[in-house]
Amino acid sequence: MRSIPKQLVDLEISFRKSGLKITHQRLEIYRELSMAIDHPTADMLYQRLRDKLPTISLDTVYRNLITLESHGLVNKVGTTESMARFDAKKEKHHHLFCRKCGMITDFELPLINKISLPDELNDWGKIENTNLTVYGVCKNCLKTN
Amino acid sequence: MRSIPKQLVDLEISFRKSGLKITHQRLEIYRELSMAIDHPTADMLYQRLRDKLPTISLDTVYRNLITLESHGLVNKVGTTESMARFDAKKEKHHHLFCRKCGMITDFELPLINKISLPDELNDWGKIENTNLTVYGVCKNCLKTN
DNA sequence: CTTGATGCAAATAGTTTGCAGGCTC
DNA sequence: GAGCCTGCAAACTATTTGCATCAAG
Repeated sequence: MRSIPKQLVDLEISFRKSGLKITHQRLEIYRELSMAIDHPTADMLYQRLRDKLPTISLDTVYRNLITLESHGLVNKVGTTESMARFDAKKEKHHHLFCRKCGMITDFELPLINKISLPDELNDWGKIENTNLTVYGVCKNCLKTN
Repeated sequence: MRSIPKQLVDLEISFRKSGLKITHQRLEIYRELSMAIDHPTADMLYQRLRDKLPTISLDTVYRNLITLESHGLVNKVGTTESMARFDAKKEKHHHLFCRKCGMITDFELPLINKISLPDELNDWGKIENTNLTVYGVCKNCLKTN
């Protein structure tokens, strides 16, 4: 268990600032997530919460994750996309991802292999590939917005 | 259009080596993907292929993408996961992703901000965040396999 | 001819939504 | 008391699968 982060203490304040009501479910969802170290899925959180909140529903978990994410209190790990996307390139490359239009642009960064990864990674297992994803808003979306 | 990569020429050989039959659909799916620069989804590829192959079905596209991916001829961009995963950490961090068990482990890498990104990225738009994802197989999966 | 590949349709799985009642402020 | 929030059930959407047929080796 990761120690409870400071922001959990201030959570009610954050919720209020964002105009979010402080419901039992919402607090517990956040508490459970902030103590987890394994990047749970919505369903995993749901299962864990049923002890404390036997009547909570899976869609409440989903709705709260979306709400909390839009207020910057929670992160979605991995891709922002719901659909899988592919490429046929064999060369190593990295991605620029526009969070508005979803456009993915490639770029090369040979230097990435020169970065020395933390020692702890050597203990983790076999490393096969390293990908840098840069998130932001592309020029076109900056213009039209 | 990206120029046709050399491996397309050798594709039939690669297919044979992998024990894959060389079907009209499979070749066209790969050809279409290798010439695309926009990381299409399965459905986007399907739409594009209907000109040449009016009878092709969406599930054939899906099946071939999976097959080609498992033979290392195609990459899935973004996450390997079908399910969204979350965390409540506010600090920037990076991920170790085990392609066998799906476990995600965090690590810190403050140096990442010191990396000078290619100049072309300055023209791309507004950069907000940078995430390094390291793919591989975790120690536990190496053992049990 | 043998086996894997295809196309169709139906099934899944994760996620989202409509609605009526409940709880926070 | 007003409006956001919840739980239930049903809808959606991307993806996968069963099955009979077809084509590559």
